Amino acid sequence: MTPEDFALVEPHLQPVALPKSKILIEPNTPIEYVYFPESGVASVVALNSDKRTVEIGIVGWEGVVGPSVILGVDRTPHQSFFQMDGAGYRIAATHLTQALDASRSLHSLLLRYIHVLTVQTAATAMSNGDSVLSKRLARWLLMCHDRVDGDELALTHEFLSLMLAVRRPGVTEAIHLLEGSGIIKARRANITILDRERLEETAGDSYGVPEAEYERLIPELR
Amino acid sequence: MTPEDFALVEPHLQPVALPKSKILIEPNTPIEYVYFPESGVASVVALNSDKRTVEIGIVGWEGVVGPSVILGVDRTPHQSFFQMDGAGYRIAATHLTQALDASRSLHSLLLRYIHVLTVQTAATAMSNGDSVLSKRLARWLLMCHDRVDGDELALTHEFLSLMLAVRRPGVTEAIHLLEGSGIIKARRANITILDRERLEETAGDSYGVPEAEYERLIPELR
DNA sequence: CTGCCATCGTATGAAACCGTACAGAGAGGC
DNA sequence: GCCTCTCTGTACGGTTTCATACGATGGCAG
Repeated sequence: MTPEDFALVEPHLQPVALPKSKILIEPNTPIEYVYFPESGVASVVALNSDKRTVEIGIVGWEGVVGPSVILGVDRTPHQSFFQMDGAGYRIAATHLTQALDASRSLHSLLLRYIHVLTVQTAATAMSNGDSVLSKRLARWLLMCHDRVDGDELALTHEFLSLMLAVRRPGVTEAIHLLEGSGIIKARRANITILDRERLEETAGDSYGVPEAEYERLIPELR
Repeated sequence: MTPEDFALVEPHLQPVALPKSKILIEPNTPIEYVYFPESGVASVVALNSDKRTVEIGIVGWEGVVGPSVILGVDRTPHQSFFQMDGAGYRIAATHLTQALDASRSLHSLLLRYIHVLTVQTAATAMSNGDSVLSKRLARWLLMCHDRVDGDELALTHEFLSLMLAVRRPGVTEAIHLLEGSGIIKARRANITILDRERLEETAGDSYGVPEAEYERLIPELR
């Protein structure tokens, strides 16, 4: 991001704490603020009428929560919430819209990020079509690992089952599979990545395409 | 679309035939033309390294093939091809980009369509997570029905199995299920929708969310 | 009419996942 | 130390899909 573009938004940025399970975007409700996480991880989910959630995207320091605003849309059917403690900045949707109108380069940068998000969602669709759970789990752990410091992820099986839209014991089994190969170490409410390379092998090509698009298109978000 | 915006792109529109299985966008290749179908249906698919395809979007007269250009991105990892004969217009990516730079309202309209596409892809991800094939098939048939004239769809089981990323006999079984309830009539390489209402019931809430977003955000594309 | 090829129907055993239930193991409060 | 709550491990039968194979059928070409 150029210094000029940053100067455009900087006065409107408000630092915010982003604790676990804080809801950032409510579905079908006008979006007040757009969030730029500095740390932690957010999830974007679609909700069934049965209140069952399916994760469709994951966002960390590299991205933006509330991207619909960048597209000029005031609300979205999806929900966004924080799943791992962090902090960051927020900006009022109206201020961001003004900044986008003022700077073509800023708009362009954020639109390229939208493209990356689209590719990520498509990869999620592909991954969900593939029924092997351990593969989907591997992909999810990798995406999470990309967005945190260190190799430890504070996650329960219950939470993973919600994200992957499978039953909880299924997650337990899949974790044992990865743990049995020495790829991860599982402790109570905690998973440690031991061998990232083999985790990527396990995920196969369900992981990597969106990440490559990000590298190609986003020089440095800030 | 306002007459002024239409005047901006009109000189650059070229009519094109869009026969079945014509590839419109090659993956990871600079996009030369963006397509506006008038009839027929296009599919956007992601490709595995195994060459297996998973459909992530479907586009007809209501939309645009090659939306990445609208986001200022020159290529995409996805492939787009025509799956049912039709016709439409194309415009060189460079000309469209110029028109977008010239008209904020045109850009805004197309960005809102991008949002709808994103929601559609998310719905695909959700639908794929749900394992019941007949439900996924119902959703797919509905989306196709929305984009063609009449109630007949020229489709083979083989093709559907590629789109839904399942095996071909699975499609046969799912079709029999719907046919047994009198919802559709299946003939060789042809499916006729008999009872759209019950088809929507079968699809459940995997169908409808993107369609509602379209209604809400796109007054009339042309 | 006959042959051919795309398309569809069906079978079979294996694998993955589902919903549910319940017992065992950490971790913190008191 | 002990209680309680959350989290994890395991079990069960049932359902759905998987991969693969092969036979039947429809429709067009010659």
